[in-house]
Amino acid sequence: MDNTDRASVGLAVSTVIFALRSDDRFGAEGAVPTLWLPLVRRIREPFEGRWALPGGPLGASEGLADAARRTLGDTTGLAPRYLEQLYAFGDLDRSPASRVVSIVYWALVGSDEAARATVGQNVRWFAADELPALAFDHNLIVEYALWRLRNKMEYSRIAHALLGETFTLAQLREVHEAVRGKRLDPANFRRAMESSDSLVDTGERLTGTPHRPPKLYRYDDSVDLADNGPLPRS
Amino acid sequence: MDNTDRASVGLAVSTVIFALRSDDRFGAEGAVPTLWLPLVRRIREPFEGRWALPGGPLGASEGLADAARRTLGDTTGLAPRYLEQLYAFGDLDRSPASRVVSIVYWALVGSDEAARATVGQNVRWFAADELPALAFDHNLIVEYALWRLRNKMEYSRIAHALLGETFTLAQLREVHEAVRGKRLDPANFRRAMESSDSLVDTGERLTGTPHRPPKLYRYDDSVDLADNGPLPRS
DNA sequence: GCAAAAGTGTTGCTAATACACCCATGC
DNA sequence: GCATGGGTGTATTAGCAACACTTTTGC
Repeated sequence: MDNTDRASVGLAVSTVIFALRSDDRFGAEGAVPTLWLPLVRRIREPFEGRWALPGGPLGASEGLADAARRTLGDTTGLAPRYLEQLYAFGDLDRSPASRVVSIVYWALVGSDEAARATVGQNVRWFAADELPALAFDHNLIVEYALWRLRNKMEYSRIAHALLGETFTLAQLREVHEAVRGKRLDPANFRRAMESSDSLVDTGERLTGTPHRPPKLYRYDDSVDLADNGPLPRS
Repeated sequence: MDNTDRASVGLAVSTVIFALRSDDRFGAEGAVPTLWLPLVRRIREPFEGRWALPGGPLGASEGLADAARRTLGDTTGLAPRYLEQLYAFGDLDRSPASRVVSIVYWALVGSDEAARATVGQNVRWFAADELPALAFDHNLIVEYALWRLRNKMEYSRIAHALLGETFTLAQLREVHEAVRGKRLDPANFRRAMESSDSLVDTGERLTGTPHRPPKLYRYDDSVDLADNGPLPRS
């Protein structure tokens, strides 16, 4: 437990970012949106060539959430709409040869932002339920992030972060259905959202649909705040 | 972000441990149990003389939860009944002069164990709602741990960890009342616990009371498991 | 018997669900 | 008009809180 010992533990920050994409894997007619996430191909050992979560070592003069945002921007070009700490992973055997503790964040990006993201040889989007074998313990990490997202979706109001600035109730419902994996009654969903007081009617409507034009809503971010307890917002 | 930069971030593990104690601050007749926690006096700068959470630097060859358990034993002599990661704190200004990231755990100890704990010049128990100004950001950390404990008490079954091996329903209810801060209906509390299937009737009863002897229960730890998602148990 | 807490039964309220039905638009 | 999803109303039900009531012990 002397200084030499202490300095030999590396500290990194990684992020699991989710976005919603209209899944066209099964051809045209479905077009049900599902959860996707961007991964980065490792260009050095260990696990060279494998896909991994975006991240990197923590800089000495940046906060933890700042490091998550920075590495996310560096590798994928994404700026998340929602960001929250997930867990610190520090098992002895999670990285061969070296000891690394990873503080992992999870994030949501809007559909507009996700479309803008960098995609290249070393960055690719994967369906969250069809991941290959990832580097380190990153499969477990994604699994845990998915569990937290699904949990939080039920009692919190974060679904809007996967959409654009304004959205219809049907779009918001689609997000819930995609994440929670089951159909929801439109009528009851509407009432649940209205009673939460977190939606603001923009006064506008989405036109061009082959049916009655739905209202467009905006999220009221002055309401919740008190969702992560006494912790200051990142 | 070179190696020099990276090595200058220290990594420590601390723990917030809660125990229930019969509060005799207000004289005899109340004897309502309340939450207490042990703190350690700092014997060097920074914050020399102030009270702080038990903890220490992470050893290169121990897991995070192991480090929490070890430092807890080293300083207070306590072995927790329940242990869970709370949060990683890494703000730039949380420690003057040096940069330290603390991975904080929170824990529960049984009433029997708490009575056995080391108490001395540099270790003392404090009522959770009457803390002095602590070292670093430890006041915030305790506040957050309290929030998590109160939250988890409502949907999880961890209350038994604050008691002994066997307990009566009244004792279990007292734990809930102490943590959640309000009286609970004995009849409804009984049904809620019975329907959770986590209690096992030991067949024995607590005798020596000035009234009908209550049944003694034991906790069935084969049930829950699936409370922290896909994470392996620490 | 009496006090006190253990333990049981019953009622009423609230909130989530299921589903019937009307509304407004594009074609 | 007709099809389609937007949006409203309402009956049913499950779970929970409140509280009356019976049981079993020590004194």
